[in-house]
Amino acid sequence: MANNGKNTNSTPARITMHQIAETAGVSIGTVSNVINGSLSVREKLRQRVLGAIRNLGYQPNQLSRGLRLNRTNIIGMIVPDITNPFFPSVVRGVEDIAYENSYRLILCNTDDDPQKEISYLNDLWSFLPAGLLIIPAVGSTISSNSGPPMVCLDRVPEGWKGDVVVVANYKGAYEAAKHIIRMGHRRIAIISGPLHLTNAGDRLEGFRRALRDARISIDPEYVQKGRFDRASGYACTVRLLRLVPRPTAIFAANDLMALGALSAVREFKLTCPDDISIVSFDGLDITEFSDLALTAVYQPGYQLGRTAARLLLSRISGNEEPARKIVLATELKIRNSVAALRPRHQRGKSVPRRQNARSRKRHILRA
Amino acid sequence: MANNGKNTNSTPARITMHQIAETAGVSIGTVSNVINGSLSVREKLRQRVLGAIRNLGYQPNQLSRGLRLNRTNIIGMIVPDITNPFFPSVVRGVEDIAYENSYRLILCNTDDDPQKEISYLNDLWSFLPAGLLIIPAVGSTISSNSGPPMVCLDRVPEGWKGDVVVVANYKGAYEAAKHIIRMGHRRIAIISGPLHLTNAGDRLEGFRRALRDARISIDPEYVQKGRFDRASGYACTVRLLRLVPRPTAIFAANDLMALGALSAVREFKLTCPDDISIVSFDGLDITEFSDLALTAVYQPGYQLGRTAARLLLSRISGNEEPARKIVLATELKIRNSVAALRPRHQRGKSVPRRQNARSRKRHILRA
DNA sequence: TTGTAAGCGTTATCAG
DNA sequence: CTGATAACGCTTACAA
Repeated sequence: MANNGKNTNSTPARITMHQIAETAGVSIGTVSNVINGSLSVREKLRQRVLGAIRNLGYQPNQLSRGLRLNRTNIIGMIVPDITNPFFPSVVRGVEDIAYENSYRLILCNTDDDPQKEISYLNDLWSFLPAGLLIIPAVGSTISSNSGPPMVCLDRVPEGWKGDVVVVANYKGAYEAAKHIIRMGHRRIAIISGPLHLTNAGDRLEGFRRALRDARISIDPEYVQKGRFDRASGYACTVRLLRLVPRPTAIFAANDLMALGALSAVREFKLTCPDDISIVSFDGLDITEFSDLALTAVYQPGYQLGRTAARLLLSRISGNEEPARKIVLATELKIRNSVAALRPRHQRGKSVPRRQNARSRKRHILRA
Repeated sequence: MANNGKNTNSTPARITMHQIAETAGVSIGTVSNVINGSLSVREKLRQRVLGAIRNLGYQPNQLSRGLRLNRTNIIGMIVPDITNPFFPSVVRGVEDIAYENSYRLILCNTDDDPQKEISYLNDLWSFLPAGLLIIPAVGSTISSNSGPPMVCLDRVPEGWKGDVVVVANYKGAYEAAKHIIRMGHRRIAIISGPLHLTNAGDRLEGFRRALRDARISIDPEYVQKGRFDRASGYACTVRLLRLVPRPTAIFAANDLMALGALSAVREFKLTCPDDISIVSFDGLDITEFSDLALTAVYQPGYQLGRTAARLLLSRISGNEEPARKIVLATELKIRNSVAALRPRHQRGKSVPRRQNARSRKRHILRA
């Protein structure tokens, strides 16, 4: 009765161990032993079983297997939004490692909604996953409780005690700011991410530190808080460009916000880097192919995924070490969104310069 | 023995229906009936059961459920490479629909390798998925056999008889070419995708047709075959730029190749759109924020995912109509990578013009 | 309306 | 070394 609609879709009788056992003329237990190598089996029988498996194209049912073992070969992965261009490479890194070790990935998007995160977490549990990989949502409240091993990536939820893999946000931002300073800028603004996110916080701190080390003070208005998306990058930049004096350089805490900043700059009829320099964080390869290639702190997303997946797998296979925090190095990639600035009193001194084709043209024009 | 390493990770005794039954003082069958509404249950008992479920935080085990029903709430999704920036929005569209209907997504990357595709297909089967959503690999040999419902997206494998959701590749390319022609170009080249891919083939055909309709002949050398990635876009463009006469406009069959084309153009010390116009296909939002926003045929990736997921769900719930082919409309988004071209004999006539800030500057300079 | 029990496909224990 | 069998957690037919 409740069955009527279902016959339609039921897979047409998959091959089971029983059929393998039957065609190989052995018992079902023996088949299992052959497959899992749990007990040794006489070579002759082994071959018969293997043959039957090949002939019938048998694939063990992962559900019954998982049910029995109380654990599947599924890795649950939770990301804020696969549509954010930084995450796909992370996911890909995870998937590659998972695949090599014959784990499969269930992917969930939380939209940075802690509610949705919890809900996903719960129903991932009901698949008895081997482990969980989580890029926490903005206000995430997860904790490592009991349950399958979990590793957090990219961001660290408040109060999180478990394993973590992140990039060197503080140091990366520090280098970025130092580069801007070295290029002669003094009026330097930052568009940070949401500060409840550890990575956003660390980037802001690294930035501040570099300015402090160079004895440059920061006008509080030069610190704008964005949300890691284009719209907020745009809005923050509009506010910055209206300031007097206007900053000569902006550090955007991710590429999406830098792209938004670029739109604002264009809308103000200014050009980057001639009128305003921009350095961003992420270094998505897509930002290097536009006419104006962004100078950026590159973070190795794919490696981030691989590393986290490896750590998780080691936990899955019983690694009981205390929780680790792995920090991946970033790299400042100098392209052409930063121009050298020569303050009046320094004219004539040699200062490193970087220009793109266009700014060169304009200088010729002025000459 | 084989157990020693496993206790480590076993989830600490999840709550089961038995415990719910026990604490609610009913039988296990009744609990099931409450949860699934399969049989009506006296209100008082119902409340007791619901209470117990809430209190203990019970989540039904999806494995045993799936095992029993011979079908899970998993949707398997196979994509060539989540790292290709067109796919994340498709995946996201799928995931949103799946989530709303309480299905979960297992994601697999084939790297356009038909081998890997088959292997994934097989082991997705062993999870008894409710359905499969597939963006076929380049040489895909899949067929709709028996098994759970399958829907193909974006590309149609050769000989595929099942459901399909694609965008209007032919028409989109036709419009793109028409736009280029309308802007006065006659020497128009195309960088196509791999032609075993239906979408690549259709785009090429649409392009050819537009030129034929305008009585413009195509130098065979103006037709370059890329692989939908940046590197091939770059290589094809290098070949095109060396041609004499050089094309004045290029239609790139996707954004990634257009980005590669842009690099090549820059390397030849040419500028787009002044020296060469470019139109591409995809319209990823990331291409509109660079200084040079790409004029492109926008394809609705997110909608593609949603539509395919909806179709799949309808199949899952028993829709037995003959296989459908759904074609989603594209939209030409005119930005500023195409300049109007005035052939000598037309100087003085009015021709629609589009320029970006830079080309305007250069004209001032010349004046 | 409710309880009981069979069975989904595995793995693992225990006899033989 | 091999075969029979219990158990994993759930749904559902059937009996009460």
